[in-house]
Amino acid sequence: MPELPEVEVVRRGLQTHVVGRSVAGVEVLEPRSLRRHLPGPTDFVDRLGARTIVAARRRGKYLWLALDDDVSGDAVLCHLGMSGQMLISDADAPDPRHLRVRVLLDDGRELRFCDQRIFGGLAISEDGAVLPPEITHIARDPLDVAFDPAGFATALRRRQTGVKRALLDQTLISGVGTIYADEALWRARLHYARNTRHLRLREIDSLVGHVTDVMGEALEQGGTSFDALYVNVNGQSGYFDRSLSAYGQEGRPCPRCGTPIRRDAFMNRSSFTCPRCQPRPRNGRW
DNA sequence: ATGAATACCTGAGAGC
DNA sequence: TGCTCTCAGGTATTCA
Repeated sequence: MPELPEVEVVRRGLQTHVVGRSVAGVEVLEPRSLRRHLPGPTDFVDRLGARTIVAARRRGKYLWLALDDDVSGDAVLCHLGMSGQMLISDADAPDPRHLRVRVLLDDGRELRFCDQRIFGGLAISEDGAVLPPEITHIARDPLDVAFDPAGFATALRRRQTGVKRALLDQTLISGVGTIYADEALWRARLHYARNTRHLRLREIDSLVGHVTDVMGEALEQGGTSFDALYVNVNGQSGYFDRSLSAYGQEGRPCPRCGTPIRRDAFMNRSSFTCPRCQPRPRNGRW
């Protein structure tokens, strides 16, 4: 599941291998991967043809390729969803199983968007080179130099909701998914149901620090594992085999205290906590 | 304002 | 073996 570190690994790969290249052709194999491009696949192909890719940028889990601005500062906006990959391949390499969109480049290679579950997708973002208007509601992420921890703390305490719910709300802080939310909450010894309104400032500081740390560590690990022609990580390689303390560890001992990690139903999914290190709040206030 | 439910998807794995 | 069911999860949208 690509969260911020995985998307950043992809962005860096695109920066190295795709920026500076021009588009020599586009083939859409699965129109559903373009469903967020409302004018449709034909328009997508037309608008992308012959453009030059000038930058690879990211905010949270979104990334975009800025296009040359002779005409306008458009961009190809991309979300990997649950299973998306961006692969760089020689044109004669066999098509991978879940290839959805092929972009031929002027160096004879191809940028291939692959996505098993089709939760992700591509779209042309008009005037989106600097920041696509489609994602202005997405907050800055903790790896953004302009991320404002004090502003986040203020916004968090204005909410009245569970702290994990808030961490997953991309309008408050972006890039955090369920894996890193559980890991950061475990490190900060906070239960996911703690009320944001009543968090202490030092608890928020600690949480933000751990969110930043855990994603930074994952990025370092992910960054070591991709080779020149494989721009992605996508869970299987790189970070995913690193040791997780809480996420997915139901029944295994907490690395800190040995108490078995517990799994609760949460937002139609799961939440993993150490019942001893992360005690459940007794009431709505605490 | 908040959150709950739902739609969007495939395929691995479980259970029968 | 083959069927059906559950689960996994991010985001947008709609409804309460």
